[in-house]
Amino acid sequence: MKSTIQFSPVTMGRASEEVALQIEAAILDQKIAPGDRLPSERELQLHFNTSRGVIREALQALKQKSLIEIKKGAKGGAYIKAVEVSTAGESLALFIKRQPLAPQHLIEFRESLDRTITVLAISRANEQEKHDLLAKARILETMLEQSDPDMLLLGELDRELNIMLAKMTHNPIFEWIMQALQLGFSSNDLTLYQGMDYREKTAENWKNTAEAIVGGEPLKALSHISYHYAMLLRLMEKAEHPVHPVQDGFATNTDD
Amino acid sequence: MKSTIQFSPVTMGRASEEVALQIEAAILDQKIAPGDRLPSERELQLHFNTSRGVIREALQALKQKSLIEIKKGAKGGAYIKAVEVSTAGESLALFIKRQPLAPQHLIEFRESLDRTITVLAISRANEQEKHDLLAKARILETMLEQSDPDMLLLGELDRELNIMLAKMTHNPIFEWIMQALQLGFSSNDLTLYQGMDYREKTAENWKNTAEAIVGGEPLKALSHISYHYAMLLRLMEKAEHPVHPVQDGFATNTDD
DNA sequence: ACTCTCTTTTGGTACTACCATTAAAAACCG
DNA sequence: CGGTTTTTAATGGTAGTACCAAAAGAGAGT
Repeated sequence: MKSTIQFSPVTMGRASEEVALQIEAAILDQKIAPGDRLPSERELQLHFNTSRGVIREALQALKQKSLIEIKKGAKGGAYIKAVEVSTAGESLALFIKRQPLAPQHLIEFRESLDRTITVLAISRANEQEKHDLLAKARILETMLEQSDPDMLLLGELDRELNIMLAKMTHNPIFEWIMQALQLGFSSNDLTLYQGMDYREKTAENWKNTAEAIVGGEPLKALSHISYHYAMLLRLMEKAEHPVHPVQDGFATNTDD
Repeated sequence: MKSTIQFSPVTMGRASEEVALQIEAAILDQKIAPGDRLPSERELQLHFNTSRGVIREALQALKQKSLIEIKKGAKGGAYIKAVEVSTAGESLALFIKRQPLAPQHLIEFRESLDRTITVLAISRANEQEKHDLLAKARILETMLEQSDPDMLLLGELDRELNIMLAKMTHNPIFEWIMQALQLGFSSNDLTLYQGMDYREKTAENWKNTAEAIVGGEPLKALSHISYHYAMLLRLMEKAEHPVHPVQDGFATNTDD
């Protein structure tokens, strides 16, 4: 007859959750600093008086929350991670991915966000940041002049520009939202970049916007943003209702 | 080190992650609908030709992402969860706990969000929604006239007003962001509501804003919002640099 | 029909053994 | 002595088995 007695310190309900909670609390209370290493699984197993599987599941949970990072091999183990904005962003991105979204809603939101961010960036960013933004915008433009641009690279550059701009607000919340959006909607944008028309105008717009920001001209910057999203909306509508989209005197070459 | 964009080379050697990714993909592609049940761990074990521990760790990861929910017992197992905003909110809350945000950042963001939402709400909301908003704002005001208001209820009402306003944009993204913020920052707000001063002015402001929205007066509404957040900023600064430790002489029953 | 018990399914825990990777120590050799 | 290679030990990752605990349904008994 085995001893079926549970004399453990962590016997309630799901042991793995209990372990995870205790470690998480230690991290949140800064009893363990980022960069520190947790004891090995086998040590924790003894410490919590439980099985290794339980420890592993607990660590797995903490890893999912981006609280720790797990390395293998000697000197491996669970290392406390530093906080990053992208962590919170990923979860929002996952949420967004599961929702079927009308493109108009996305565009509307992004435009409003861009406008707010731009105004803040103009008044907050330092010269270095502004310079970097303009430089990157020009790189984007240059890349588009090539006959066979790398789509993925373009998309990435666009993302980086957006995030760079968000950073310039010096407010991490905007950065967080922007990162989440970029993560969640990246696939959406890639299809857009297929259109030569969109690519060229986007690049030009980025350059114009960046220049307006560097020059400290918010109204000008906002005007470029409005133009950009107006164009985007038109393209969306054209894609959904491929009917003769001559709205104004806007010359669009529609040889897709 | 020049890099074309590398999507993660799918970290080989981690079977549990591979399993988790496959299931996650199936969920995201809606090959499995919310409410459906995944095969039991023992079945999955056979299907993926791996050990049960691997399966369990994969499921644990999906559970952390709030993609599935695990029940035990007969007819137990992993059930696909419906998507909910609170997921993103929780993750934001965790993010905030680890990296405390400056209140100014939060206030700044909320003000910009409120302004955008308000303008949209005025032009989009129908009469019914506007009426409901005003009604709820008045309830908030009424509650504050009582001598001993229920703090938790007040906070809840404030949250509902915010979300109701966000809904009125008829753009789900604003609603999600607002919900996530409400969840993530709820603890933050509660302390604010402790101040009598804040409570009264907030309630009055809500009423004014709601009336301006009903009346279709965006500028007036924005003005009230500006006033509200300006006041909030002042209170914050006062709280951080307490000139007088006096509590505004408001009576609190501290013995509950 | 109703209640109670039993059985089956299924997640949760424990334990063991072995593999793969990694960093550090030891051995090697010029 | 100095650099290189090999060995070793620490540690996460996987496999497999056994058993426990909860939950739902089937079946027995009234």
